[in-house]
This record gives sequence, C-alpha cells and structure tokens, in this order.
Amino acid sequence: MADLLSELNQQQKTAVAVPPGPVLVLAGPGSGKTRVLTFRVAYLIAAMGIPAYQILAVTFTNKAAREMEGRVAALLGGKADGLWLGTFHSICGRILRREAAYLPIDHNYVIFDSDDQVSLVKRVIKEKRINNKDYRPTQVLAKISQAKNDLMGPDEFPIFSTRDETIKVIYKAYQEYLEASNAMDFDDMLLYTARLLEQHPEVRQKYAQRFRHILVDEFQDTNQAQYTLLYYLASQHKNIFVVGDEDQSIYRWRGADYHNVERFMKDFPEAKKILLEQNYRSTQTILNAAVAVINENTNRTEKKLFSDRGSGEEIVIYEAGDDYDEASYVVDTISRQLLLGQAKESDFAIMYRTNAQSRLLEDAFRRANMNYRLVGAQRFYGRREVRDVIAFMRLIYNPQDEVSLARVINVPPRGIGSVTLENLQEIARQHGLSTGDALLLLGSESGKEMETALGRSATRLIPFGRMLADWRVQLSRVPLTTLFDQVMLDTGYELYIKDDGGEDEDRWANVLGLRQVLLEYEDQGLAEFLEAMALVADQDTLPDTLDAPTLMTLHTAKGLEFPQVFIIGLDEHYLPHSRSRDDPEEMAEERRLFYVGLTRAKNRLFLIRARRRRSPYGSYESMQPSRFLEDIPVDLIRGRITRSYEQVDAYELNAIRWNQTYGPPKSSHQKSAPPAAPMQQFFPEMRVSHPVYGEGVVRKSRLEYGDETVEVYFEGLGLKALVASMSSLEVLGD
DNA sequence: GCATCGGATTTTTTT
DNA sequence: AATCCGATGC
Repeated sequence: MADLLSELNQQQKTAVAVPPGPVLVLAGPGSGKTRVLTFRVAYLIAAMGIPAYQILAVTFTNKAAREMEGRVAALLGGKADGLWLGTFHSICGRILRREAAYLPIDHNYVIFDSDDQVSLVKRVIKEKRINNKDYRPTQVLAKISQAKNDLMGPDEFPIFSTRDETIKVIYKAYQEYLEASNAMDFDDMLLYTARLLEQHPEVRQKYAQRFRHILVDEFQDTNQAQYTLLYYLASQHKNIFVVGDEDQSIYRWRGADYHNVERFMKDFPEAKKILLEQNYRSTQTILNAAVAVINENTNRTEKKLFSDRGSGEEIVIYEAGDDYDEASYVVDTISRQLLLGQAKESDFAIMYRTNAQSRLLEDAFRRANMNYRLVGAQRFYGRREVRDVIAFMRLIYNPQDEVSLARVINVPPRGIGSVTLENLQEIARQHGLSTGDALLLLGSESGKEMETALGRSATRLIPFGRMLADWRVQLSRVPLTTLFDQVMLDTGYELYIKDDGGEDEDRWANVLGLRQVLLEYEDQGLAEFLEAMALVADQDTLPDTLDAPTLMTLHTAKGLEFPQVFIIGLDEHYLPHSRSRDDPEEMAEERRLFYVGLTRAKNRLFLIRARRRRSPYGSYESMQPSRFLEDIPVDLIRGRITRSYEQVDAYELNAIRWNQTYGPPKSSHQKSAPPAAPMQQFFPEMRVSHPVYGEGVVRKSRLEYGDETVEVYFEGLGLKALVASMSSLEVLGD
C-alpha cells in the first residue's frame, strides 16, 4: 500500500492512514476531499484488512456516491464487494426495508416525493376544511419538514401561534395518511432510521456492531436526524471518519446545521482533527478572492488555503446593461474562445442563484446555435406522463398508496370524477380499508355488498378494480416490461397521451424512455425501480457525454470543478437573495454559496451583474451590485462596478430624496447609537395586538429608513404590513 | 362529470 | 408570464 499513499501530500496521507477512532477532516475547497475519502476506504480494505461489508460510506448526493464508487473500484480492482456506499436516503432505505417489522408500515412501502407530499397536504387541507389561502401546502410542508429534521413527530410539534396549532393538525393527519398509504416521505426515511436505532437497542447493536468503520462526506450539511443516526451507528466502534467544510455549508434551509461539527467534537472528545489546506484546483488569484469573500463571515475556523498553481489570470467583472445583455455576454465570451481554439465546450460552467435565471441563457445559447447542458430544472421525472406511469407502477406494487390511486384512478378519463372517488374513499373508511384495497375488493367476487352501497358509482369503479387486480397477479408472473406494456394497453394510455394537446409529440417518447429504465430493473425488481425513481434526482440522469457548457445553480455546483466559471446575477436581491436580507445567518449562508461558486473555478472566473433586470413579474427594475463584489480586492479584478442614482430603484430613491429634503430619519431619543441595530421591537412569532385588526402574530419585521416595518398575520384577515410608529401595535405577553 | 373561463398567486436552493 | 384554483355552464 505504500504506492497508494505516495500519490498524496502530507496532510492527505495523515488523514488516509490515521489510526482507527473518530476523525474530523476539515477540508478546504479543492483540497482533495473525495480523494482522501476514497483512499481511506481503499486503505481500510487493502492495508488494514477490514472486510468491505464492515464499512459504511455516506454521501449526500447520488452523484457523489457514484463517483466514490467508481474511484474505490478503480483503486481496488473490484475488491469492494459488500461495501455499503450510498446517500443517506438510500442507506436508510436499505436499513428500513430490512427492519420494517419495527415500523408503522410494512416492507413494501413507497417513497413520496415532494409532489406527492403536496398532493397529500392539499387533500388534508381540503378534508379539514382549512382555509387554503392562508395555509399553502409548500409552506406547511416546510414546517413539517423542519420538525422532522429535528426529530419531532406531530405530537412534539412546537406551538408558538394559532397558526402552528393548525399546522400541527395538518401534520398529524398528513402523517396518518402516509402510514395508511404504506408510504414515507424523504424526511421520514431519516427520522424513522434515527428512531429505530434510538428505541431498539437490539437493532442498534446489530448495525453498530456490523459497521466497524463509518465515513461521511459533506459532514457540515448533516441535520439533526442525520447526526443522530450516525451517532448511533458509530456507538459501538467509534470509528467515524467525517469530512467537511463549514464554509461550504449551504443547506441550512434543509435543516443542515454546521454546528454538528462542534457537536461531533463534544461527543467524541478524543477525535483527531486534520486540516486539508492545499488547494489543487484554483489559481492563487481565484483562491485569494474566495478567501477575501469568506473571511467576512464570523464564527468560523480560519483555514490557511494556499495553491501552488501560480497567480493566473485576473478575475473578470462585467457589468451588463440588462439581463439580456448578461446572457449574450456569456455566450459571446464562450463562443469567441471556442472560435479561437482557446478552450473546449465542456470547460465552461455558468452558475446562478435560482433556476429561473437559466431561461435567458438558454435562449442566448439557442440563438447562437450552441449546445448546452442544463442541470436540474426541466425535470424528466416531473413530467406529467412520467409521473402518471410511475403512479400506475406504484399502485400495483402497493395498492394502499392513496396519492397514486387518486392520481391515476381517472387517467385516462374513465368516468370516475371527484364525487365517485370520494364515495369510494368513504366506503373504504367505513370498512376500515385503504381506498385501493376497497377498489380491489369491489372488483372481486366478494365485493357485492360494497357494490350495492356504492350504487351508480360502482359501475365505473369495478372495471378499474378488476384491472388493478389483474396487474397485481401479473406482477409476480411476467417481466416488468411486459406488465408495463399491459398497463399501457389496458388503459389506452398511448392514445390518450398522443391525443392530448398535440404539440408535444415527445410525450410518448418519454413514456418509452421510462420503459427503457424499467428494463434495466427487470432483474432487480419493482421495489428497487420505484426506490430509484424516488431517490434519483434529475441531475443524475443527464448525459455527461455531451461536450457543452454546463448551466446549473450554485447549489448543484458544489463538489464540481471547471476550468472556466461564470457566475451571473451578482446583484442584490439575487445573490444575496432577497429572502435572506433580514436574517444574518441566512446572509452568511448566501456568502458561503458565493464562496462555493468562486472555488469551482480552476483557471478563469467571470463575475457578471446587470444594471437592470426584468423582474419575474412585469417590467424592468434597477439593480444594485451585490455586496459580495465589494469584498473582492481590486487588484485581483479586471473591470469595474458602478453605483449611480439611475440604478437606485424607485422605492429606495424616494427614501433618498426624503432624506435629502428632511434630513435622515433619526429619532430624537437616540443620539449617537451605533448605526446598526437601533430599536427593533418586533420579532417573528411574537404575539401582538392592533386596535383595529385585533390579535395577530408577527411574521417578519425589519428596520427600514429609520422605522420598523412589521408583517403581521391576523387570523381571518391574512397578512398585513404595518409601520410600527404609525400603527400602535402592542406586544402581548405569553 | 367535464370543459372552459377568469382571477389570483408565485419556489431559492434538493434528497 | 405561467400556472393553479374555483366557479360556471353544458
């Protein structure tokens, strides 16, 4: 194994060959983190003689898992059989299927993705007759997800307002439906596994015993549930090797908590800490800019990143007239280099904060007749026809799946409308059955009683029930694709999808594409197919064979590198995104996001902003350059940014005029208080009372032009934005 | 039960 | 600008 280590630098060697025990590797960007992980796995197996099946390696994304798998296989030449390597969710799925006996659901559960979650929450909201204007499914789900990430079930759901009480009710019903559907959502996979290990010592013992070595990638992005489950898995041998970088923590909104790094050191005080500081990716110029940006964040362990790649070229800053110009600049710059033969297509990546920003870029590429690869966004698995077909398969696999049943029971239309479905659901409830089981029963010999009870609705339902029953019989007898063809034939889906709309001839092609994927799972089975459908994101499905520039969000860019990187939309409200304006923690995360983007670049970096942009709604808006641009030392930059009155948007301009005329808004009491943090009185979740609107709960509050703007939610009235000094709001004690 | 229309509303990031 | 929802009419 000497030659294995000889390819590594000193710090990397130390990490790879570290003696067993807890280890924390803090790895700067481009410092060979994945390399260390894969070499460590290889080292354990080849040098220390650990059997592969006693090793668990966890990543966040499928992409990372696949990459590790490939590299380990290359290092060991296929001696890694039995190694558990996968994403958190796939590992949990594996454990949960084996240990289904301990769960509220059985082993052929299905996984609900975010669309399924939304459908289910909608149904709950409707059934509970809750005002759907005030309770948006995505918002409710965000709260539920947050709770689950913190290992809280419906009963532990924290209540701070009447709104929370309602959400708790929805959460509870939602969870009941999931169980009745023999289903779990993404968060449940983590939650169930963590609970399983916590509450059943015999199960915990089994896995903790088995996994002599645990390795974790992107540790800074773990949430509470993930941390807990790792903690229990490592409880026996304590050989847990985690790799992370606080500065690249960008999933706070998903419950990630980089404090888990500190928690790790507390829980495993004997842990060795290793820093990887040499960057092999970027030029010193790029690295310096990135360091300057990230140094503005407080509360972090400072790393001394260095590169031996030389200073390289200056960073180019381009200020476009508008967003249209921004896109053209990117495409022009790329095509010029291509024309001159200075670069190849796949050298380039273009990154942005939100998916919506890809639109103009795509147009520009198309106009220039150039290929591009778009990661994420237009989702194959999100297409209606694809989801329909998956829903059929899911229903066959697990007839209790309420969401899939509701989705396809009338697709293609077979005369089963909402009333008929509701009747069926009601009958099912009376019999203590799931809707799907009721439907199956209805289609069978013994369904007579139910048939009479349903009356006219039954005539429509019975044929579908029989069909479903038949498919289920087929499931165990014929190959998956044969079953698939049968479903398409029985339902007349081809005709239905081809007829529909007309313009999109690709739709049937998508269905056939899915059939092709199914073919690959012929040997493994439907369960594996469905799990892959749920857990494999779209970005994993893109062909990386196409030689073309890549378009992606900053989030998906993490872990990747490109010779040339464009980051567009470097304007306030875009990056940093406007939604993080009021929360310093979120602002710090925006900065980390930018840092992640900067450090993707190997040789050249282009930072682009636009003086004005078409707002997502309606007309043009003037932009201010991103505050992050100011943090890049000027000597690293070519090009400059400007700020002028013309660019100030109307709202802000009024405030400026006001100040020029009447002097800055300053309350007479506060003399020379520091300019920041003057006197915010209202904070989210506070209960307040208003003379006219009554009692409400503060959603948001911010200081603006010397006053405080408070957004308050009043039951029955909705959200109101109030100016604190004008509205005599009063804070209510608890 | 289904199609159509008009009005309202909007996701930041993803397993 | 595009999508979703609810109401309306057939």
